[in-house]
Amino acid sequence: MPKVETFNRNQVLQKATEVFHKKGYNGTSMQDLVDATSLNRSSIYNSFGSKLNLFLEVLSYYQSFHNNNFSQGLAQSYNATEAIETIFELSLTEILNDNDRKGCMIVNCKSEMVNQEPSIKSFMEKNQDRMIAMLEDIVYKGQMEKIFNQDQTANQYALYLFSSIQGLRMTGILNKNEKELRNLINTVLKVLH
Amino acid sequence: MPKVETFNRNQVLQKATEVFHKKGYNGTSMQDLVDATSLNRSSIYNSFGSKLNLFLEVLSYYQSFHNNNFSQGLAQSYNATEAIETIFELSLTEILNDNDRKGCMIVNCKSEMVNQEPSIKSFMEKNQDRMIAMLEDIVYKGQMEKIFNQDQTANQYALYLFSSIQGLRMTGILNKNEKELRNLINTVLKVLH
DNA sequence: TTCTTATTGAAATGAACGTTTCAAAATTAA
DNA sequence: TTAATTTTGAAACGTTCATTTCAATAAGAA
Repeated sequence: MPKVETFNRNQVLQKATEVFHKKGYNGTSMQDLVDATSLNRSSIYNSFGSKLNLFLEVLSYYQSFHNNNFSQGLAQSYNATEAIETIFELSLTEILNDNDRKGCMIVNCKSEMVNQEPSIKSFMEKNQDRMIAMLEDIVYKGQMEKIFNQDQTANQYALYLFSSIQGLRMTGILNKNEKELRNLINTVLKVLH
Repeated sequence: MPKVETFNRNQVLQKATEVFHKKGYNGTSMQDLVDATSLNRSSIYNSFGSKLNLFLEVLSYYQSFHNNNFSQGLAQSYNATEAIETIFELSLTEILNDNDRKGCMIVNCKSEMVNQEPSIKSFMEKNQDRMIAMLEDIVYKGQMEKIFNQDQTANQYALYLFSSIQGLRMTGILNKNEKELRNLINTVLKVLH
């Protein structure tokens, strides 16, 4: 019967992601989003409800983009060491390509909104659970393969790695020296062996 | 001759710090600051010039508060191990006392504003230099005392520790389990020995 | 064609934004 | 007391904010 949604939703999310990533949630205005998406103001509200709701979709979009990268990288890893290195390598690549010094949108959003917006807090809790589960899985396999030591449980190492990734993303905002960053990553991973 | 500034500047900065810390720069309105400081709107502009300028003073105030804590803690340390532990212990204490899940204001501001505001970028560069110099100094002493290994230079370890602290502060926003965090810190420091 | 629904454009909403203005009140040194 | 200067209160500045409204247009299904 009806006319159907004509614009490409993913394309719009992509554009909105760029703006939110660059300016943060509070720094982004509805006008910024209208300009970036070339979508009508009313269409944005029709399709996404509100600025916050659009932002939540953007977060999920950004998250699933990273998850896909992880999955793809992990599928190509031969063992736990390579798997962990893949994770850090992806972060490093993003840092080195991020000429605007935007950092990781999820880390940024965590620091901006967790204490202000319950829906964001809940998103971040799930994101942490997911990340730690993934890391724990890799570490556990590495410990079974006797590649990683058992000084700590896989879960404890997972939290350590999760924290280290966040630190790396924060450090990478100002420091883009590849050699220094690679050395930093090596130091982080040394404790596992 | 004239009437003299009557309000306590540090007290005003303290109040302004609380608001900015809780809501971030973009999330804080001038009205919020008027309410928090009980200072007149015009007095704020008379005394601080602009919102951004007040924020820069707040950042310095917050930074020097932490520097004092560091200096005080370091003065009581007997060796490099204790010195480093003191630094991380201070972060841990802040995390556990931060019931609002605000995180570290400097980390938050770095993620919110470095790519938007040159004066903030410059502040953060100096902050990083200062932190790394302090950490490098401690590590170097530890290496001289043969307490820390020499697998990496003091400067390399300093960047690693700086990154780890930022990661810890980000992790501490959602995770307040003291046992887990202490374990995380131990894992971070293990590589030094 | 007709019905149904989506998109568009443009304007308007009222509230909040950071900042300015200015006269009145307060305070202190001369 | 007088002169100089800061603080205060309150209002106003023009702009931008997120959101709503609504009539006009477009398009696929019946």
